[in-house]
Amino acid sequence: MFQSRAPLYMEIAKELKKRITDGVYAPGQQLPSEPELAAQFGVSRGTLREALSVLEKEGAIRRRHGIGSFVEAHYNKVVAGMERLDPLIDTIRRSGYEAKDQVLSIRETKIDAKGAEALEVEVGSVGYVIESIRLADQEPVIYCFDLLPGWLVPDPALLENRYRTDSLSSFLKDTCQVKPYQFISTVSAVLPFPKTMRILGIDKKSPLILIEGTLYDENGKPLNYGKQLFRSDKYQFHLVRK
Amino acid sequence: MFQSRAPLYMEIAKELKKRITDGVYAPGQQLPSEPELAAQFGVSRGTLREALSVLEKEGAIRRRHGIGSFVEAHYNKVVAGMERLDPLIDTIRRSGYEAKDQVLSIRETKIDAKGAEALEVEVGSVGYVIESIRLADQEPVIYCFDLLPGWLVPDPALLENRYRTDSLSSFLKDTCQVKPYQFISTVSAVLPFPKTMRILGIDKKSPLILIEGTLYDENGKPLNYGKQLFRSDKYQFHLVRK
DNA sequence: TAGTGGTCTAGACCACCAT
DNA sequence: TGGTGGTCTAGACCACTAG
Repeated sequence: MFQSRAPLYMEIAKELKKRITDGVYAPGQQLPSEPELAAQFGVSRGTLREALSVLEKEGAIRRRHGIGSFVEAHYNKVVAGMERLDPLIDTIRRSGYEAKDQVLSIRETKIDAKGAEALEVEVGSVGYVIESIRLADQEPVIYCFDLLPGWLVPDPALLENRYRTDSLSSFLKDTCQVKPYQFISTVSAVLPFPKTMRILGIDKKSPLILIEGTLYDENGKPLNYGKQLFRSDKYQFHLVRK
Repeated sequence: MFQSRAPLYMEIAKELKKRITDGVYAPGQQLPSEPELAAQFGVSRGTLREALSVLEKEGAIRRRHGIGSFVEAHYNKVVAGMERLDPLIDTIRRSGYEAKDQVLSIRETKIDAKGAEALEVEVGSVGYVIESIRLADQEPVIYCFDLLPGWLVPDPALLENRYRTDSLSSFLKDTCQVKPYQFISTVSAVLPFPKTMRILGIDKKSPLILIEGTLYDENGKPLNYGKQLFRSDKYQFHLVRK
């Protein structure tokens, strides 16, 4: 009957975040002191500090030694943090667009040298290629190329059946029983190939952001080699450098 | 006579990092348990955990509940993290190039609407523009445009005298007595203007990464509106998405 | 079940900053 | 000086994972 309770400090962080978004603590305003807040929530100062650390990490507050903790002046300015491994479709939605996935093709392939190095498998071994696009308000904004190693997919038929309805993320988690952990990638600017021009509906003078890299699980095992091309005129990345 | 000692947990983090880079703890290997390490360093488990948090935040280790802490398999793969607000010249050096700054021009200006909004000053008020490039092995790879609000610069003469030898970062800290804290920006891909083509020595078909945004101090006050154009063929950004 | 990391406490003292 | 956040302790119990 009882829900397994989240850690105390997370509950407190949640409540504090609520107060910030509700305007109880306004941008730039100083929060009550740590002992004060700890008393309010009836926890030790250590626990309260863990909650504040969560908010600080998320950029909601700024702590200043000897002075106090303050609500960040620019909290919420960033909608799609570049460093977050969120499903792309969610980042589009957060930007206020109607978002849709569309799978272009799913096919078996022999993995080439580049893919083999990234996925740490034999050249020529079996892999699966998924090409897809993401639409924002009916308009294509992202082109995705994903290469999965053969060992990861229990049954190729599942690709057709499941992938068209699920996201790659949930496909990996639910069907392949692996946990995506981090995507190590490089970022560059490129001009579109004719195929990409056609797919994204752009001309040859529209540069794209290319994010190319490998997705690893918690143990450092490669799960996916992916390329993502973003229309720079339609999809804005936000980045906070500290 | 005594050096002001760094916090204990930082010293411990430093030592543990050394062990990792020295190969005492190899990539993928499990670290000793927390109680074990705490005993080794003669500190409480809480303090030892703070040290591990530092390593985890830096991507050096990964902690796994109920199992142990492990050295990240891909630590050190990333040389120039996109989310870091380091002097650009340092990131070039870390990539193994000979790096150099070169100031193209410093001039007074009347701040236009876009700059005024970013810097939160009056349109038409006094500002200073600095144009510069960064060279990697003699070759220009980054073009920088920086706009400083007039109130920030105590004496315009200092700009000429100091800026040509210092970095923007140290100029702001030492001469302007402010502390840069975060750079909130957008990332996009663009084709070069004729002027940029000339400066960076590229043709009109070479797309560039544009990072454009505002630098804020700890209190959320705008210090600088900047544009940075990166040659995508010469300068690779690395990005870890989690 | 044994061992790991995760959470939490109650208290102490230090370092920083405004006044 | 007084109040703030930063560091540190010694101990307790919980939650997760392997064998």
